[in-house]
Amino acid sequence: MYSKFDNLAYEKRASIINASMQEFTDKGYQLASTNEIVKRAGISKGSLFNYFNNKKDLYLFLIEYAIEVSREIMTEIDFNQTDLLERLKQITVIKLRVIKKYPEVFNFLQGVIAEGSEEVKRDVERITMQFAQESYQKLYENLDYSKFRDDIDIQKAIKTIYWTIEGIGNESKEKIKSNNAESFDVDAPFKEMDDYIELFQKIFYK
Amino acid sequence: MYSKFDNLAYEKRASIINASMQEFTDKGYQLASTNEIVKRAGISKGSLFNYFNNKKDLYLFLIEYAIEVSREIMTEIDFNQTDLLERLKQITVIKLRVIKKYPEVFNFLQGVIAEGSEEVKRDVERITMQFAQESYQKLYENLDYSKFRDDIDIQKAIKTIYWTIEGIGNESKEKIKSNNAESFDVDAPFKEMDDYIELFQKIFYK
Amino acid sequence: MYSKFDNLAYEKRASIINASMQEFTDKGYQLASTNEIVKRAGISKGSLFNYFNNKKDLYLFLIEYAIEVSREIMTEIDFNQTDLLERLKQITVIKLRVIKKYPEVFNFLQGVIAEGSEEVKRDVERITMQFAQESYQKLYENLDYSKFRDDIDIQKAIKTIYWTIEGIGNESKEKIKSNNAESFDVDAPFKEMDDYIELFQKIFYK
Amino acid sequence: MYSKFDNLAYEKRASIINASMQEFTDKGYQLASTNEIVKRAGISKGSLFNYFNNKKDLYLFLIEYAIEVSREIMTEIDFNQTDLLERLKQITVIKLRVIKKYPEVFNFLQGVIAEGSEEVKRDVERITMQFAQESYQKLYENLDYSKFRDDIDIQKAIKTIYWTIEGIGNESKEKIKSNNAESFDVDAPFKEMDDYIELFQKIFYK
DNA sequence: GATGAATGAGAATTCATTCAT
DNA sequence: GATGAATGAATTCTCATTCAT
Repeated sequence: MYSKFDNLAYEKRASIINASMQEFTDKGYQLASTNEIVKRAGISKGSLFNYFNNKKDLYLFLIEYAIEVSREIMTEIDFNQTDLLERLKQITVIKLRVIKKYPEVFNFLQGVIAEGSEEVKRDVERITMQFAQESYQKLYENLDYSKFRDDIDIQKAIKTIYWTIEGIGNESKEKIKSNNAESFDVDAPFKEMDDYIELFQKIFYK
Repeated sequence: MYSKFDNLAYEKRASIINASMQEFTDKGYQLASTNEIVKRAGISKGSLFNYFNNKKDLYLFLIEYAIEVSREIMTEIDFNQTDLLERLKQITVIKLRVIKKYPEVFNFLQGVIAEGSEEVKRDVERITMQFAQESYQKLYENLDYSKFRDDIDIQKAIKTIYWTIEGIGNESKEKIKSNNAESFDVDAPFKEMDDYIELFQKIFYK
Repeated sequence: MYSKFDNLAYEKRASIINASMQEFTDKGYQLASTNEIVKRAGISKGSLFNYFNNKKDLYLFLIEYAIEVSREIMTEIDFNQTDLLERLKQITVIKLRVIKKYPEVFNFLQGVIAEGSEEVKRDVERITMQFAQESYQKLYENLDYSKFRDDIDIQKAIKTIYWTIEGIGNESKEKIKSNNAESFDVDAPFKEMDDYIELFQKIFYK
Repeated sequence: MYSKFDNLAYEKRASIINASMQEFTDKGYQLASTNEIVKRAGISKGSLFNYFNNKKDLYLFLIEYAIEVSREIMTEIDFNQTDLLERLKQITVIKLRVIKKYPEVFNFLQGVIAEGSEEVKRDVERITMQFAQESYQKLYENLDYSKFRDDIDIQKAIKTIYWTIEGIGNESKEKIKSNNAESFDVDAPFKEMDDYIELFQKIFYK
């Protein structure tokens, strides 16, 4: 698929990936300029279009690359942990570790999800859908639901938990954006997560 | 601010607002074409730039206009209802009524929130932030929290409720998008809301 | 169709038509540069694409324009002249008069016929076909074939005449190209035509 | 001239010639892609530009090669046949035999004649002109014109014959193009040629 | 006030040719 | 000798904004 690009030296590849992700993250698909990308990556215009047939191909490649990186999270989950809340706690820790390691990848992916451009929408959906389903499935695999109260709808409880975790994540991002990012305590979300998980144990479990 | 535009005849103003909102909703800020807008609105290019200095001004005006319409929701809330969950139920009903009355305004606002264009991001935030805070404040004004269990953090409970309601809303939108919009039962989210509120009463209230 | 262009001042229109025809004649469809055209015509890049949606549209417009000019020839034929050879003589005179008046149009049309670019081939055929058929029909309308010898195939005789006239035309053009065009005696082809027509009378007529 | 290329193994040379001719025939000079040529020929980009300095050189080489092949026709003409019409008949037969043997060469040559690209026009003319003159000369060498009627201009008669034969050829090509090429009767033009030659005997000979 | 033709910088993409390996 | 990645000028086309009428 992207064989010409894959054969490049590691450093060059990294430079192009970084430059492209940065530009797409900053401006979104449509506004991102291939001119700017080649300038940032320090390569010629012709080269970029040698590696990738066109702007869209480059964008889709980056998504696939970002998903590959994200898969790291999945591989580290301990599936012997059958308690949903404990597993979520665990995942959050892993996730944050990976985000710290590859922050630009996650900023990029966040931008991809928000991307509204008709030109790439369908392909983005096609590519991300599979990963989303696969992740979702793994997330709830081999869980023991017997701890939940008998008088509640467990599916609704799980969704409530899921949306709350999402909410914490988004709130953290907002805080990072509005304050200057440097002064942000990276461990604060974990402390908060713990508090919420304690709450959930109290209200959802027997 | 927009005095030239405000002095226009009502019909012309409406035509321009409709045409612009439609175009911005359809294509997003960057891709929206002023050519298309003037064509849809039946005015000349020069006129548009007489009323609004530039594309960005027009966009920001529309946001302010949409917020003005949205304020209607606030005015109808019954602040004598001090039960949080009952109030949320009530608000959801009002909200849906307004959405049905001005669907294009809400489609536009939804697009605004998703808008990623660096060129307008800051200004959009500035304008929407105020309304968001103001709404948030009113939402939780004059509430009686004594019904909540004493052994939980009420702030966290409220946030959980808030994020869950958001989650239901987003899920509905996703369903509308993936299925064909016509076959969607507009009252289904309300039924679901009721179920969740019942759940919340069971787990958060004494 | 080309309403924006049609509304332009005569001089501007002429300037654009000339510049475009020259460029297309010089380089052919593919190699003709819209950059060069706007430079020659003294207009901005944007303007050209305001008048014509794209390069192809401009090219097709020029063909239609050239055909319109060529139609002048048809209107002047005297259809009371029922002798084929006399009529051909007459047409050649008219044709040369028009060519002298609009030489660039005929150079352009000649290039169009030779044009091989896949991108426009079909459309060029569609547009020129109709005119070609229409011209051919008129050419042989209301003729008296009784003068032809009875022992020959009249259709083959006519084709021979037709191809010979074409041959004279092409030979003249070649001569103009190889010699410097100025020293070319514009009336020479007519003298030659007369000689050939005399020959044809001798060999094909009773 | 093309010594580097001439020293290559026969098979490689043939492969490059075939690939190049095909590409030039398909797309014309300008649009023909050296990338496509090296891909079709199974050689590297660098090699192509080692053998030929540039695209133009390659094109001109192919023309010279094609002319070399075409010369075969000349060698087979029977110059004892002094009757012009009989000789023309004979040449047509030889020509068709060679075309059937090397169809790609003739397709290529046909494309060369139609080629309008300014960049190669002059050189193409220079190269083909010589062969054209040489062929023309041979064609009319050692002929007996005594069979022609005394009351006509023999030169004009010959030109008429020449242009008519050209016309038949072009008409056949048109027919092949418009109908599907497969259903075309390859011997039909010969039948027609015979009819025309019979006509010419009747009208031009004593 | 209203008009809409004109602008031109900037977009994505192509491709013959070079040259270090 | 052979390779194929790298180059960058040139291509067509877009569109918010201006300004003379």
